[in-house]
Amino acid sequence: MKETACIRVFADTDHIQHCQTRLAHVEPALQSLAAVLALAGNEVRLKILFLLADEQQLCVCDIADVLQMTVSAVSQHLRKLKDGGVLHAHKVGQTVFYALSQPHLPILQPLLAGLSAAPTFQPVQ
Amino acid sequence: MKETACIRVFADTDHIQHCQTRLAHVEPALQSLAAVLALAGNEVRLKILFLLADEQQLCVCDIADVLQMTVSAVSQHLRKLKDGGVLHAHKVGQTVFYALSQPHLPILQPLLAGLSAAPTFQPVQ
DNA sequence: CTTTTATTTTAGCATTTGCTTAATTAAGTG
DNA sequence: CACTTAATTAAGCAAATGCTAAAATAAAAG
Repeated sequence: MKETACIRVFADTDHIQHCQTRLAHVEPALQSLAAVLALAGNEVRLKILFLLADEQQLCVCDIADVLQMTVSAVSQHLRKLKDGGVLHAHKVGQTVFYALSQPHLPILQPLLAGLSAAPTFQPVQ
Repeated sequence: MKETACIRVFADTDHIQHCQTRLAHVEPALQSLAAVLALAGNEVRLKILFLLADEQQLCVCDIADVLQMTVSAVSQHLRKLKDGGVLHAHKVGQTVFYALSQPHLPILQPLLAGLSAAPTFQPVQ
């Protein structure tokens, strides 16, 4: 359903197929990773993750105060993070505390740690 | 400009402010990281990054063939990745080869390497 | 039981995203 | 030069995103 193929002499079909099988092998893991990165690839959510890495747990209200955002807006971000398995919540009275969840910690921890490491300078490019 | 503050006895202003200064310190690095993760947090783009980690360099045409996508669609993804400093391009004749770029490699390399590591099973909760 | 507090959920809306299709730019080739 | 070929760009559009404002839950407290 695609006639995109170049007529180039190099770039044989073997090479293409090798790449495709290689991709197929990691497909599920890659999908999962993409989902986590998509969640973390939002400034507000990354801030939330960073804060939780620091503070162990925070309630919605606290996070809203820190980020100077609506409780509603924060709550919606927290929901996404929870649905993505990045956070988990536990309720104490009427207060809901959120904390980083195990599953994707091996991926997120290093990224968050890297932030505290080099706070002042950032050699981008 | 926000009256969200809870009346809770705990969760003092000091704590909130501590979090805010903590965030302020990493703000630039966090912004930069969020941008990279947003780029990588797309399945198609993550596949491209994974392929390039494997193959050193690929032309637009090859990638389009491997991913079974339009050259145009792929080109637009490549543009984003290049603009984000994740990839760089070099032209040979009329062919443009893309390759992973240095700046954000320390962030991406481990993520991509992790994919090849555990190909078959993925213990996501 | 009514009221307050913490949070979630819903609806609406402006932006952004990612694709398709078509046109455009470059670099060869005959 | 006209004619492919590789890639980019532009326009259009459906779907996803992230917010606001308002309504709905839920747990205390009076």
